[in-house]
Amino acid sequence: MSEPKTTVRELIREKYATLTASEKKLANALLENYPAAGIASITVVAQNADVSTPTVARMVGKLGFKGFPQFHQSLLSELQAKVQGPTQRRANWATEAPESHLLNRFSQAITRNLSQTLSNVDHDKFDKAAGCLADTNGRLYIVGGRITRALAEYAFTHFQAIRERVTHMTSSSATWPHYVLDMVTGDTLLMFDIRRYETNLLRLAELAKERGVTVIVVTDQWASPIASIADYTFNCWVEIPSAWDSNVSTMMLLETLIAAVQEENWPRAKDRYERLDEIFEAARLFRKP
Amino acid sequence: MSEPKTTVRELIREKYATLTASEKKLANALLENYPAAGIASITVVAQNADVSTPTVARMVGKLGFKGFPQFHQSLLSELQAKVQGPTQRRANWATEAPESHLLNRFSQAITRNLSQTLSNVDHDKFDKAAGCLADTNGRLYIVGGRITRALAEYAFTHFQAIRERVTHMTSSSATWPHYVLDMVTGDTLLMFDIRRYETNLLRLAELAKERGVTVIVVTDQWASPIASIADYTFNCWVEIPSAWDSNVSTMMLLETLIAAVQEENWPRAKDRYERLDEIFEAARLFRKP
DNA sequence: AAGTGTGTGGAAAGATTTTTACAAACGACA
DNA sequence: TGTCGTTTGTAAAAATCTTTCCACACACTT
Repeated sequence: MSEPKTTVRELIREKYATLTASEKKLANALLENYPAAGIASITVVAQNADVSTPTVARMVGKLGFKGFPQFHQSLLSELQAKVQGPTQRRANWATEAPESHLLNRFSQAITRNLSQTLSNVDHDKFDKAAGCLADTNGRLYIVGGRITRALAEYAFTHFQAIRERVTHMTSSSATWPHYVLDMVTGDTLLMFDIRRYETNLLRLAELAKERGVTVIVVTDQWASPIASIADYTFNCWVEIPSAWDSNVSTMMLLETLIAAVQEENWPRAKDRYERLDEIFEAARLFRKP
Repeated sequence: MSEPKTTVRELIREKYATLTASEKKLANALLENYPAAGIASITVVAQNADVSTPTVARMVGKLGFKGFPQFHQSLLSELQAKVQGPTQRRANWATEAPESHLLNRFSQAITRNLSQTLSNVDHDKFDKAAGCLADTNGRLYIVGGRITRALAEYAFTHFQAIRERVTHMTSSSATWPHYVLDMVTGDTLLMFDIRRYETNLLRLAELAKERGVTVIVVTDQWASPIASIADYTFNCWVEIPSAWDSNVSTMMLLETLIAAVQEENWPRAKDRYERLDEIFEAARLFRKP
C-alpha cells in the first residue's frame, strides 16, 4: 500500500467483491452519498440503505473494524481531515489523486468540454432534430468517420432498439452508393464528423441532400464542412490535453438525442424494448448448458 | 433544522456573556479547536475541556439545543456542508432551456455520474492498469458486450494507434476460442461489461485468467461478476432517467486510460501517430480527383 | 423433493451515552 | 460568622445505541 492510512471508501472498494447482496446495497448507498450516509447511528444508516442493523454491523466487521463505533470514528476523522487539509478544493469532484495526476487534468478538461457543448445547444433545433430522428415515415441512415465509427455504431444499436427502419452505413465508403440509391425525401441522415474531416463524408452529405434527405451532423467546435449544407448541426467541444480528441461530449449529446427520440414515441419504443429483451433472454436460455 | 442559519460558533459567541465560569472554559476549548473538539461523545468533550459532563449538557441547553445529540448533529452537518460546498456549481452548466427540458435533466444526471465515477477511481490501481495496457511485451485483447461493443471498438481504434500487438475480439463469441488458444502469461485482456452482464464474457474472463492473463474490467456501479476474478476493476456510474444506461462516464474513463497509456510511452506512440497520419494522407491523395 | 449452507432481519441482551437528581463547594451579603 | 443563592461535579437513572443470538427464507445440491 502506498498510503499508510486507507480511506473507508477504498476499503469498501477493496472488499466489494466479498460482500453479499444486501451488503452491496449498503455499500452502494454509502458510496453514493459519501461520507454523509455513514455518519449517523447504525440504525439510521441501516434505514437509509434499506437494510437491517445487523447487516451494517456485519459489513463493518468485514471491512476490518472492531465495531460500528470504530467505523463511525474513522469516517469522522476523514471528514475532519478533509476540512482541515488544503485538499478542500475539489475533493468531491476529483479523486484523491494529486492535482497534477492525469485523472484530474482530464476531469477538468472534460467538464469544460461538456459545459461548453451544452451551453451551445439550441434546444429548439435539438427538439426538431429529435423529431426527424423519431420519424419512422422515413428511413434513418447513420454514418461515422474513422474515429467516430464507434459512435455511429453506438447510435445504431440504440436507435435500432427504439424504432424501425434504421440503417448503419458501414465506414467502408465503397458500399455507400448502394444506400444512396434508395434514399428519398423524408429520410434522415445522421452523420458524425470530427476533425480531420473526411472528404468522403462531405460527398455523401451532398448526394443525400440532392435527394431531399434531412442531414443532421454532429461535429466538433470548429465545424466540419458538412455543417454548411446540413439541416441541423451540433457542435461538441472535444479538446483535451492529448494528441487526439475526446468524444465524451459527443457521446453525451448522442445519448441525449437518443433519449429524446425514445421519449417522443414512448409506447412504441417500450414495446420494442420488451420484445427485444425477450428475444435476448430466449437466446441466452438456449445457450445454457 | 431548528437552527436555520447560524453556526454553532456564532451561537457560542452570542451567548458567551451569559455563560458561567466553567462553561466559558468549555466554550473556549470548543472554539479553540472547532469543530473537532465538539464532535465526540459528551464525556470526551467534557474531559478535553476539563469540565464535567453535566456542564456540557447545561451549556448545550443554554445554546438553544434540545439535547447534546442535537448539538452534535448540528456540528456534523456544518462540517459536511463545508466539504461538499462547491457541488452546486452546475448552475452555469446547463443551457437556457427550461429546467425541465431533457437537456437539463440529462446534464444533471451525467454530471452526477461523472463525479461519482471519478471519486471512485483508485489512482494507484489506475496507474497500474495503465501500465499493463501499455506493456507491449504481452498482447492486448479488447472485448465488449452487446452495447459496449462500440466502446471496445473505440478503445481498439485508439490503442492500435499508440501501440503494437492489439487485438479486437469481435463480439461474436463463436470466434473467441481461437483467440484464447494463443493467450499467454503477460497478455492483458480489457473487458467492458455493463449490466445486463453476459455469461459469455464471464466464461471468457475465466479462461483468460487460467492462462495467466491480466484481466481489466470496466463495469458499472453494481459490478459485473467478472469483477471478482479480475485484476483491476473500474466502476462507472451509468444511471440516467431512461430505459437504458449511459456510457458517458465509461467513455471518459476509457479515454483517460488511453491518454495514460499514450503518456507512458510517448516517443513511440508519437512515431506511430505520425506514420499513421502519413498513410492516411497518402490514401486520401490517391483518391483525390 | 428433502437437505445443507448461507444470508437476512427481528428481537433481546449488553454496552454506552445522555440526562437527571442531588449534595457539596464557593462566594456574596448581612 | 451564618445564611442564601448559585455553580459545579458525582452518581444513579433513563434513554439510546450496538451487538449478539436465533429463526426464517432462499438458493443450490444430492
